[in-house]
Amino acid sequence: MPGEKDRRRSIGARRNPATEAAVLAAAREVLAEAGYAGFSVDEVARRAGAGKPTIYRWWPNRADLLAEVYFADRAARIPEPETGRLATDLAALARSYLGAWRGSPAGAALRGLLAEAQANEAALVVLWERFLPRWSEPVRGVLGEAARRGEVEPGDIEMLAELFSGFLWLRLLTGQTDDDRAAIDRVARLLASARGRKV
Amino acid sequence: MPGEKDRRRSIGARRNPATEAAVLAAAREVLAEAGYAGFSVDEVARRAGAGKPTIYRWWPNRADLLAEVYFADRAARIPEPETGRLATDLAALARSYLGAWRGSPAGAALRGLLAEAQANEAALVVLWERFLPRWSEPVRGVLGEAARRGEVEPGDIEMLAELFSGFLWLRLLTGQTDDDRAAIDRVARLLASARGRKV
DNA sequence: CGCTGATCGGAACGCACCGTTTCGATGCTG
DNA sequence: CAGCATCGAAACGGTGCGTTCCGATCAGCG
Repeated sequence: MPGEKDRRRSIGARRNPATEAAVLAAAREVLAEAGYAGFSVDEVARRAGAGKPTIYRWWPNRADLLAEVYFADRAARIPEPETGRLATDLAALARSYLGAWRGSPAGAALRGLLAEAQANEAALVVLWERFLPRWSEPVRGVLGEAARRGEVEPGDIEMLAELFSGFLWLRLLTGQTDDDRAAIDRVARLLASARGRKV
Repeated sequence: MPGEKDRRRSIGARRNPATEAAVLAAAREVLAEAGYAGFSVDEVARRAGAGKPTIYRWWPNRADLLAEVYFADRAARIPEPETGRLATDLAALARSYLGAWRGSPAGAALRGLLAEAQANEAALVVLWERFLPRWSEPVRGVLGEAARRGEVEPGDIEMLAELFSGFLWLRLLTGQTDDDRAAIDRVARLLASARGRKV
């Protein structure tokens, strides 16, 4: 009876792209419906109609999978604002991040990735090597532009990026991803006016 | 043979303070030796010579236990610096927090508390109601003093506290609790010079 | 004085998940 | 055509969660 739903199987001695897509889609679904609390490899495998060994073959850590889900999400691709003023750029950037976290599984994925990194050494490595550099690109981009305009001391870029990232993460981790424009604008102005040179 | 180690038991219809102390001490030990990765209620119960139901009776969540361990730690009681200059106060405060996290189980406890809050609704409530207000007291104290001296706009206190906390937490969560004086000083000067008033 | 009732440690429960192993079937690749 | 990496399924041992039962303990109350 060939009317039955086709089961995905091996396509030979190479990775099956359909399986890869199904796993990522399933992971995304689980995060969207149940958040990180409902995220488990078993559940993802069930939904994807995939075997657990298949998942572990390609994503050795849960953190690996979470990081890939994060960036696979279109909403998580943050546009780099260019208004010519640091305060407004930072505010727009913050609203983009928080909005993406609110409206897509990316927020749950990052919450999970950070949680994972607190108990799992390998997850911390993923966070450092795979996630952080790519994630913070827009932040460093905006600050770099501001430095070229002279709005920011080049030596301040790194710590400003850390302060900005810390603010966003704190909001995410404490469940405050709402669009709090007053707070965001104030933080953006604070950072744009800050100077770290020794006096 | 009364030479055997006395087993703790019920002392009647009231909480046994010896049990409470033994559980907190055991939790502290586990965190110190194995970090949050090795932290489990079963293990704490084993070490404390206590029953799991006893632990769950008094600490309904793992988060409850972690929060209490955090504050029970002497090292986690951060002195409030008073040098009369915001930048130096913030720097001293940051070094106190990071030093406490580095040298005591408090850091592991907070990492666990934050991780827990990402998957557990009840833990998020503990974080908000039990942990955050008490934890951020020194931060708000230093900023409040600075406001009274006129170094800080009162309307900026809240967001400066969030930026400062976010920075510390980011460092903790990414495993950077080392005493990076250059970075800490620069962050302190950045925050002390920031102004959020609308222009 | 004796009863009530909350507490204690211990043991075991059902459930869920982790990460791994084994299996037979599949179909490129050389 | 034969070798071999891949696939899904099933099951494994181990661990932890949060709960339930048990018998023993003893302060507080009538």
